[in-house]
Amino acid sequence: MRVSAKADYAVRAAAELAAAEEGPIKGERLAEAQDIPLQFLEHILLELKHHGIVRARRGAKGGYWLAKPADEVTVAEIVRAVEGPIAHVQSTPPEAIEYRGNAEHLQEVWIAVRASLRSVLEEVTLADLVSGELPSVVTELAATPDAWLAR
Amino acid sequence: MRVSAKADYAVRAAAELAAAEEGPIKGERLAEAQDIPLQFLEHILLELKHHGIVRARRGAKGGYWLAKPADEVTVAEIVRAVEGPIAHVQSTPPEAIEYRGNAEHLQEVWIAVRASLRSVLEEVTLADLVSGELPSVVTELAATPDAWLAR
DNA sequence: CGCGCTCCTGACCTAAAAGGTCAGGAAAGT
DNA sequence: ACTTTCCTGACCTTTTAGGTCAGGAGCGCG
Repeated sequence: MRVSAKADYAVRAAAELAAAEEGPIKGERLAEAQDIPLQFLEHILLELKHHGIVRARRGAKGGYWLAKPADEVTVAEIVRAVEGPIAHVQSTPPEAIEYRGNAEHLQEVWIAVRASLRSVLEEVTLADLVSGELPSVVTELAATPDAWLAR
Repeated sequence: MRVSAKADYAVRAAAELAAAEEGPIKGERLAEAQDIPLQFLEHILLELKHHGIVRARRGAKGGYWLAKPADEVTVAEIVRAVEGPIAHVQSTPPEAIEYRGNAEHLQEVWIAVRASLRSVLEEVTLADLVSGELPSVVTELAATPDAWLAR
């Protein structure tokens, strides 16, 4: 139940792309802006490209840009592109697991876990992220007093 | 963003303990009931014991039982016991990360992610799991049509 | 054309985690 | 004493995390 560095990096780089108005942005600039190891970042950007989230051009004046408008790219897409499916259990989707005995209803719990993750990640777009005007589901969750406390 | 086998096993074993009315339950019975490798399970149970979730006695008539009533043990506790803190980013808690530039608001998103996970995992108790009467937050999430679909 | 720039790709690396197994020791009961 | 069951640490294999390195391929410009 953790967020990998890769996913974090990917979203941050994508946010920089979303904020950029002028043409393609070099990997190097993204790496500097977000303090991400350049060569690692380029692998990540490549994955994003393969998933149709980002486009790129080489050569002088080359760089990366979003394949879609920033308000049509969700954080969920980016996380899936680099981490794979969200909230799998033992590497299989929760709806495909058969629970026995007294754990039968655990399936519904994992389904709910996934649904709740989706309800956040699929609502937040890069445009939201850059503008700081986050969807109400996020602001409401982040506004609860305990949300910022460790456990 | 995935649930480990260990966490899944831990919750399932705990559910069996929660359902048991009679005295201590042997590790072997738990392993059989939930189809979990015995020796692996005993390591897990030991961790649960160290976290004060389970108690145990050795010898004939020995076994494991819950340290607290089943309606006071949440799934969140069990997951934390075996997986560590929920929804850490790059192995650090989201409230401790400083985001720069256009990714500044990503922190609130990860905080919301954690809060939403907690809102499910901390509400579900072992008693709920065994009885099948899950909290409304779970049933409502699991009732949304897309919740059972892969993505 | 040639040359530099930047992305693209695969191979490689180290450390840690996931998911277990094995062997033996220590307590509890009978 | 002896069996039963938990307890513990060491060990194992495979995968993942988090990178680095070397070189190739396409793009733009003089």
